[in-house]
Amino acid sequence: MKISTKGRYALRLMTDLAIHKDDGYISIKTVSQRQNISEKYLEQIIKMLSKEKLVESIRGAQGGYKLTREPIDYTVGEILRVTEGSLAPVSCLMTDENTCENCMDCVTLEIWQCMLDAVNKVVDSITLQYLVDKQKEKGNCGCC
Amino acid sequence: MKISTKGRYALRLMTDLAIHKDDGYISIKTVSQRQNISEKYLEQIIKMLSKEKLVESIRGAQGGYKLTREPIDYTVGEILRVTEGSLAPVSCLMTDENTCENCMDCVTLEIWQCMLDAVNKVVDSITLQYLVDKQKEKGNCGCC
DNA sequence: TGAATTCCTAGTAATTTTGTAGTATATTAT
DNA sequence: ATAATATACTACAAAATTACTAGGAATTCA
Repeated sequence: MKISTKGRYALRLMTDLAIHKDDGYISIKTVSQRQNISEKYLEQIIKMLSKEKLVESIRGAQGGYKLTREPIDYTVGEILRVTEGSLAPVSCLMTDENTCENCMDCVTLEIWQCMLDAVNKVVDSITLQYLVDKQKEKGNCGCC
Repeated sequence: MKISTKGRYALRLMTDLAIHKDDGYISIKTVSQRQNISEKYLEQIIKMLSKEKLVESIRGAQGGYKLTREPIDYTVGEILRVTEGSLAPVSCLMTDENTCENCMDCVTLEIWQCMLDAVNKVVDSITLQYLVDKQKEKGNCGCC
């Protein structure tokens, strides 16, 4: 039942971009150094965010990434879902999977659905702006 | 963010024992056949449940396992936590892990804590008896 | 005594996670 | 033009975890 590094790094990456949102386009190298996360791995993560238009990019020298919206307009939920895939505890609840036909009538599916709803409710209620604000008071340990 | 087969099988195993709770001690072989789950794997799963006194066992011929309490007195939460380990989305929230000292002051830890609380709330509100009742109407597809 | 069963430890195959490596393409500054 | 700096993309690889499998010792009942 774990959130992987992809989701956790994505949150740090987006928070970093949000905090420095007035610095223009920011390179992966810069974020990598500030956050102490592998450059190449970050590249893969931001590619997902870019594909879903959560960030925009410019190539070449002086290029980089920046947010497409204001930090208040992102939720932690959407960032996690883009990078982690669905937060569903079983694959039968993932829209793109081929669910078995009996599933819909299955006892436990109900539980997993409630669980998914509860998790989504939590992460969809927290904005990126909130992370930015808290980050400034509290910091981030880098391990969770 | 997935529940593993261990947790899912444990739920089916416990539900099976609950449904047949008046049949005396039930062997793993029997459950294995009824649920179509590997005998040896089930053995490992029930060992965890046994160690935590969720079931009791008798060895030898005619031996087997049975519940130690009434189905209404188990929650899905405790069954999952015994077999899956903590349902925490990051290891920093697991009591037995050595959390980094900065963690407690970390922005995201707050999110993971809310997520854990929400998940626990869901699974702790569902009893094994509920699964038994629903099972009788609905069935179980075996894949989730 | 023998069959059935739990108990225990170890090993192994498959899958997923967590990266690395290399190259092509685009942009800017000199 | 060219060199330096970036993203974009694909493929591969190491590490960790999950999902079993194998075998045998200990126990109990008939």
